[in-house]
Amino acid sequence: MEKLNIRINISSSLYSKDPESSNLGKDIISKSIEMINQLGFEAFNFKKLGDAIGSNESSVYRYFSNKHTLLIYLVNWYWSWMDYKILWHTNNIDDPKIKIKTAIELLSADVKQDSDFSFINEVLLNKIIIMESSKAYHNKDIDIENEKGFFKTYKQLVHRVSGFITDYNPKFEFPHMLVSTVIEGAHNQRFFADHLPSLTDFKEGENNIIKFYTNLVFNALK
Amino acid sequence: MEKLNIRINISSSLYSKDPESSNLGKDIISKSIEMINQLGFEAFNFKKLGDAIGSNESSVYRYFSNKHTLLIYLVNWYWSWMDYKILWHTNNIDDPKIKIKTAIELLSADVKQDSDFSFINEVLLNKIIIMESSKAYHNKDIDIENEKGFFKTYKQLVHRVSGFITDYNPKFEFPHMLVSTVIEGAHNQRFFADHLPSLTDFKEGENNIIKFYTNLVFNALK
DNA sequence: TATAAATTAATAGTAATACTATTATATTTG
DNA sequence: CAAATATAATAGTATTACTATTAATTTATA
Repeated sequence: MEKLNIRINISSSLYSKDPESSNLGKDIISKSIEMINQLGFEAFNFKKLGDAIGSNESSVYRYFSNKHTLLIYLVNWYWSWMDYKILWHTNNIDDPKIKIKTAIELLSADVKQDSDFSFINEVLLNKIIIMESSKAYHNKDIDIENEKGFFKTYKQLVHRVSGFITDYNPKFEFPHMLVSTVIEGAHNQRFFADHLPSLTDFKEGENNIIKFYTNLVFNALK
Repeated sequence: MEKLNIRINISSSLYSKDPESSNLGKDIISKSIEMINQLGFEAFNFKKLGDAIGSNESSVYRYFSNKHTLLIYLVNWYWSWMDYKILWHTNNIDDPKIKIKTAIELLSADVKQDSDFSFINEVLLNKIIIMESSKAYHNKDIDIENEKGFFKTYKQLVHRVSGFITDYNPKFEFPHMLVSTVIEGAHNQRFFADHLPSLTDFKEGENNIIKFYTNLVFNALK
């Protein structure tokens, strides 16, 4: 994409103080992406983050009330960004087949750095989504947090792509299942490829994951 | 299934002292299944478990070195049990199409109590698998734990069903991806149906999840 | 049945974590 | 320049995830 003067809008319910409103806030976001990647979400905490950005624990707490809400923020940023990418690449295209193909590719490809959004490293953020995002919703508070809109951008993305599916084949009964299966599945396959390779058929250099999910979707929609 | 004199074999690397070797050990397993369900994995701990079984923390630690390894034990029990169920229901059947259909049904159906294994509540254990099992492998130690055989039974099950797929269509390139997509996907859909229903097309009373994955698989294999 | 061996219970203690509260010091803004 | 706001520094607390020690109980065996 070319350089654009835009930014991903994040609902104010997802932070205590907007991290985009100060340099400290931006440091919190970009350093936390690095550290969650390096340490894993469990070993990551606000004390270590404060130290790493030359600030301290209590300052971080003024932006996010705990590390779980910071993860929710990152996850929402990611899905908003992905939704925007899908929109951008399918805009003005009429053929729903091409739209679906494009969406699957964007959702299951290896993520490359996107220069549009300077203080976020999308490559590392994608790794966090693959490794840690299930922790954002696999917890006892999911229903309360869902009501607060914590999963809104993810649902929005699934609806967007489900719409492409319905445009292509209005009779298909399970568009949401198909889309959420592809999104979660593609992430799982990348995770398995790295850590439990016998659960996948991934081969380095080949775009097997994209190929598999593209075939899966179009065979299902026949 | 009829009453059988069998038990699920669990590798001794998955515990410090075999919980099946004593009443305390069996209490630990059955009560932990209840409590993880009730409290969620994060709020569950060995102090609460000890209290609940009329014993104490340090006794539990003699069976499992921490709550993570207890979860690994439960997950392995579940997948061994599921593998056994699939074998049982496909044994002596030659038609690979029926074998695949049976496996998908067992993997994506709502779990019912199985009287064969008395001190384990499979219904609750299935809920734990859906809600908590991703935490068993989404952590920084996965590669070390994989080497120790922590995910062996899951891989064995995926291989078993992949074998059915290859029997049915030897030319299909991605049997493991297909099987792991179905297993993880079916669990996700049940989770979404309960908590994020707009991500699925599940309707109470209809077997949509089974229907969706059965169609998905056979369309992919055509 | 006595004794040893093993298991379990009870108690106490520790380092780390996930915060909260308070006050001091910068920085920004009107 | 003063007031408002943001940040840093320090200290403190409740909980967690363990470990260590000793006492009590159960089980195995000579």
